[in-house]
Amino acid sequence: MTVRGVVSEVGEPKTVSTRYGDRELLELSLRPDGGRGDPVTVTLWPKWTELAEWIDPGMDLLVTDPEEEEWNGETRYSTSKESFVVVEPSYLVNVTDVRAWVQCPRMYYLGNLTATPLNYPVVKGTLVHEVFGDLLRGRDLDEAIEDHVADAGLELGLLGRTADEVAGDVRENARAVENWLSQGALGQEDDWRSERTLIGERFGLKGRADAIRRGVPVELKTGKNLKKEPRFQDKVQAACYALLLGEYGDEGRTTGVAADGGETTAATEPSESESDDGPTYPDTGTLLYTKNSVLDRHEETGDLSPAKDFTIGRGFLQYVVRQRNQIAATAVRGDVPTGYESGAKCEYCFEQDTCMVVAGRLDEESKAGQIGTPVPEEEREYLRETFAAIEEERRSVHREYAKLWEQTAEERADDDRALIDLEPLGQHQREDGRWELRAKGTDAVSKIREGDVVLASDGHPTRGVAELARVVELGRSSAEQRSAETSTGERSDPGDIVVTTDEPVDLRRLDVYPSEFTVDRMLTTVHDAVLKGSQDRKDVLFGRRDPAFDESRAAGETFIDNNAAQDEAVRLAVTAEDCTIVQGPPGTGKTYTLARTVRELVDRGERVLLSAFTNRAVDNALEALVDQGHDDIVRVGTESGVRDDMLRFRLSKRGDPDERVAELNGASVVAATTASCGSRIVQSLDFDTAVVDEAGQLTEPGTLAAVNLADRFVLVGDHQQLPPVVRSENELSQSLFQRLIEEYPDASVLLDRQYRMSQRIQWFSSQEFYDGQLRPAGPDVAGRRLDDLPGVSEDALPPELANPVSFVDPSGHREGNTNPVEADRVREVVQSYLDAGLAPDDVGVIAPFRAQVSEIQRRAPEGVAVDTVDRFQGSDKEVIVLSTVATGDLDGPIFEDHRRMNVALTRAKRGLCLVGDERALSSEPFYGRLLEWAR
DNA sequence: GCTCTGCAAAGAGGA
Repeated sequence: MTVRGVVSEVGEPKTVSTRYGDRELLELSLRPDGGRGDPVTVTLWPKWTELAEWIDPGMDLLVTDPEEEEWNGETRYSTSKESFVVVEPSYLVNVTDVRAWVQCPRMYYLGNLTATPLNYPVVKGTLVHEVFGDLLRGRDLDEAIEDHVADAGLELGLLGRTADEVAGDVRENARAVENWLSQGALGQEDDWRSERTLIGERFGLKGRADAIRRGVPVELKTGKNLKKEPRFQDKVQAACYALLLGEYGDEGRTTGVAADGGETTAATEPSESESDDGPTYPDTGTLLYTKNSVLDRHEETGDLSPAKDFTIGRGFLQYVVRQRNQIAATAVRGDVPTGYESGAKCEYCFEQDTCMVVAGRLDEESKAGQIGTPVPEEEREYLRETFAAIEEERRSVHREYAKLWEQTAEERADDDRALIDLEPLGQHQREDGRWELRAKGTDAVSKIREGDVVLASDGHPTRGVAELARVVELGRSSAEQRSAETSTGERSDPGDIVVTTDEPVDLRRLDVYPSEFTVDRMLTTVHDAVLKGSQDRKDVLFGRRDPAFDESRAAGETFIDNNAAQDEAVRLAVTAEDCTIVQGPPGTGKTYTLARTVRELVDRGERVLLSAFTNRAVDNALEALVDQGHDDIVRVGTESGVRDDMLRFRLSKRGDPDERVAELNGASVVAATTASCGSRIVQSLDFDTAVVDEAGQLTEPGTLAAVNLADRFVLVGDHQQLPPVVRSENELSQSLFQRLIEEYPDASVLLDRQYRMSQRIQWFSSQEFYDGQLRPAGPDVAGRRLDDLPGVSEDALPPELANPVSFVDPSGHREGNTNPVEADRVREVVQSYLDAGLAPDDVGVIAPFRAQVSEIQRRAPEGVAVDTVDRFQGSDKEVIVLSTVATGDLDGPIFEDHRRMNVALTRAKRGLCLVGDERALSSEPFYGRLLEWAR
């Protein structure tokens, strides 16, 4: 039994006499049903009364196991001995953040603000954890060590370590664990499982437990601890996992893996721990200190085991929840911790210097004190606003987590966030100890792609047996399948779905796993830009000085013949002291110009970082660079992210440390997505110039991730095309590209000659988005016709498609985000083009909604590309058919941003057909003008 | 009410 509601009133703590003596209490009013219900009174008893200083009206509060009493006909609640009070349960606090917070709240704050730099103890710690997991999965120790050390080759090289030295270090730590494991296995039957991802709805916690042994959380620490007790913060961490395991209610349901890697069975008995008394929590936790070797006996006990068990009582769990509450309340309020919240002693703290410097630069109150002078107020203001926007974005990610338990499987499948009702085809353990799970492929659409990290479960991602998994194969998409059917004439099955996990699961469902990765990186990037950025750079970013140019560096030189704007773009980039902004509308040779710029900079001896938001954009830019004869390139990225033909440049992180470092440092061009620019490896590099493509699609923090690493930068993009993708509506939705192009027109250039669209097609876009400045590069482009294509006859087209730009109204009806009648008509239109001689590959269909895309895909002839606007950006077709779906009116946010329409219309070279409802399109001036132009 | 790409995450330590 729980009470949950929005806090409407917080009373003053007061002391009352009870039969147990004087006790403090705090009265609150909660409005159930998300604030819509009638207020109920809840009395908090010690120690929950401390919440008085943490909570505000408007916050969401949950009280478990309350006592209920009637009071003048009104039901009142109060906390019982068993109760937990949870502030903002939907705010998912990381377990490691709770660990940091109990050491010192500012340590938690600084940890989120500053990225962990590359250092040996951390890399070694990670290696020992990986080897530990392998041991539990039955892998040979030496083999595991060799494998993981090799995997860390690049990082170890950057740290100046040799593989042998590190392997020795890791072996020393891992042996202690191995010995201890073998002792346990001799005595009794052990029930182990390795790393487990836990997401808790009730306590608003998430984290990854190193291991679970007979239901007890086990944490591995690669340090030494000769005291009798585990370190306090380590106990807190283990207790968090105990809370989560209790909530999952499956202490007895760990999958049994024998330590020798033998026969494995997934125990599936239903859990019985969720009894009338509510969940039960593990009452013990285990800490493994791997540096406690046989020689180091405990000072107090003489014990020589690396393992320390400790008791987890109800009171300790409640303490841990209170700490979690403080974090959630601080985050929701947007407060900056001072360090006074706890009794931490600054003089012993490793972070003391950082803490004081940050406090000094940002003029924050800090228990440790401040060093240095504050940065200008406008910069602090910028940080405050950006932090708030990023935290808002974080809340949106948390809402995605909440959907894991709020939505039914069917709802999630409809939302494209899950593949459900999969048919398991088996599981087998790979040589490295991890598991490969297989299920029958499905036609269902989802956001899940190969290479993604997902939750694999036997039915429910948080209530059933679930594992964090990586998608290896997703079977064939329905389109590919259909083409296989037509060519062989018989029905073929979609390929299997294959994922890898740490432990086996009956693979019945896959869920999108929301990640705070991007928001975490944004936070550290913005912080770096303000606190570590040079004065020169910040003067430009904060509008205190115009960007400077040294024209003598390119005097009398021509870089690109017969295109003055492109030539000017290269000239600006080459002569820039600070930055250059290049706006490249559709088809204007933006990528060519970018590659020419990179080549010129490299020829002048510069080291260049080439970046963009998407892997596709990075690889496109690289392709253009290779086409111009430059291939001294290193591509940083995941194997599944990098396009096949660019894999030859991909930097492997595995191998000999010195060789890997030499490869990274040797190349004049390093290419990576902006997300990868935030990685420890790329962060350890520096560049003369950063060139960022598709910069109009990047948030300011995203752009800064690349820009921070170089002395100068060039942003290439178009703010009249798609804006950044963010979940929340705030400062993050405007790109740095747009801000700078508006602020510094003299540092900018517009590529105004386009090589793609016929005059007729480009007209609307040019008028609406580029003040009429966008023009065809020459008469050949302007006069492009379908007739010019071999085998194509315009005369063969039906009259309504006879013009290069046409409009067709199929009189359909919007049903949700689809319009089946319109989809039928789109198919007919496409068929007409094919009948007129166009190759399927030359025709593209664009729709605003993914639902309509799949509706059309089902009908479209083989080989015709059908996709959303967003996914069509950057490519083109001879003919584009655009399905607008809406009927009656243009209700919906997707129609509000006209830039999306700009992208859709400008994919076409010679033919464009608008398929939609006349009435809907006439309902809004912009679309009205579009309609007039099209018919 | 939409569009959607990136990312393993958690990893050490002292008086």
